[in-house]
Amino acid sequence: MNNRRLASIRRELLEWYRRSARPLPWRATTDPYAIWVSEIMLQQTQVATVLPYYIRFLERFPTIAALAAATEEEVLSAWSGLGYYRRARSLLAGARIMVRDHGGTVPVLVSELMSIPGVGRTTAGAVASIAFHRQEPVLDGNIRRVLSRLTGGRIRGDRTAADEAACWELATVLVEGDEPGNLNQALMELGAAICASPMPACRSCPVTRWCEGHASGEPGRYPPPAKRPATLRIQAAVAVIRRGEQVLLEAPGEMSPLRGRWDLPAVEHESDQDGGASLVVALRDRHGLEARSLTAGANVSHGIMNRRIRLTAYHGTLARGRVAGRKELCWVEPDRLDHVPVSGATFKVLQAARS
DNA sequence: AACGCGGGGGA
DNA sequence: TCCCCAGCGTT
Repeated sequence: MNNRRLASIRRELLEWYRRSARPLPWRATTDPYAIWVSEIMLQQTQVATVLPYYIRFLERFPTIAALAAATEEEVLSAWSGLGYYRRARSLLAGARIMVRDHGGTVPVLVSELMSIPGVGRTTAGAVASIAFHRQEPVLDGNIRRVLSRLTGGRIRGDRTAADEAACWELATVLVEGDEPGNLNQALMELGAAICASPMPACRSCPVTRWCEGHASGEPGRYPPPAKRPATLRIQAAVAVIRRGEQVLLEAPGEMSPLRGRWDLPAVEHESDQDGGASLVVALRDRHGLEARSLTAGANVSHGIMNRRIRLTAYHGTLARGRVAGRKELCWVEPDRLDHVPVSGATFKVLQAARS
């Protein structure tokens, strides 16, 4: 790509970004900590979803020191509902490393940033350019698509090693100039809002004049769709065991189809098996608990990655067995769920059971 | 209910 | 390079 074209693309992107950028809280801040948190939250997750979590998270953990001093339980419950929970654990571990090794600050260099858990090349480039105004490239799914279309498929965006190298190279050249942070944000925003997949809104795009994909008449052809594993269908039974206002939660082990920090006790079963009976056996084997008169209630469907879990709730009480003093079991009031990190599946079943 | 999406990390 | 992650939003 020649220099004149590159300069034009940079200029138009920056102008478009200034004109149309949404007033988002992480754009109004210069705090590298807040920018780091926002970039981790924005991994795999859209802006509208992140917004309330970001505000709440920074109120609860306003500084690196405050986050580093928190417990995993506190951080996970602040993350509850956002998904991909490894990110929350990485954030906590990262804050502690920053306190220990970086004087309680966010490191400036990409190489240092990449040694922080949960920060790869993409997030490191975003933090370095946005928080520290360094000329560092970013390559995420949005930018990959934009570059593939800009080059009319010369960059294929197919994620092969050679093509990824070409992507990074173009992203590196594009970010040259006085506003690397804004340029990277403009590229990401363009990919999310305009140069969308599969049908780009070329009429609203600031760089159609320099876009070979647009010139070809079929910008939607790039990049090729990623191949995904087939969806697995799983049938499971979940126990809603009550004691007064409280319900029983377990820390799910290998045998549970759910993988939250805390979840309703659950068991996967074949579709021709009785879910309630499977549940009784599982409660006995796992915890030595005897459930009484389980009756089937609401059905809930929950997707995790390529798995589709159909959950049937079974309501009952406990006939025998101790919960007090057991690390893997607890009683919780459903109204207090904002202090307990549970999976989306458990949250949905309890919502359904309420009505 | 099916489909589209996609960063980091470990094997 | 492949596979996994306490998934999510849109269609």
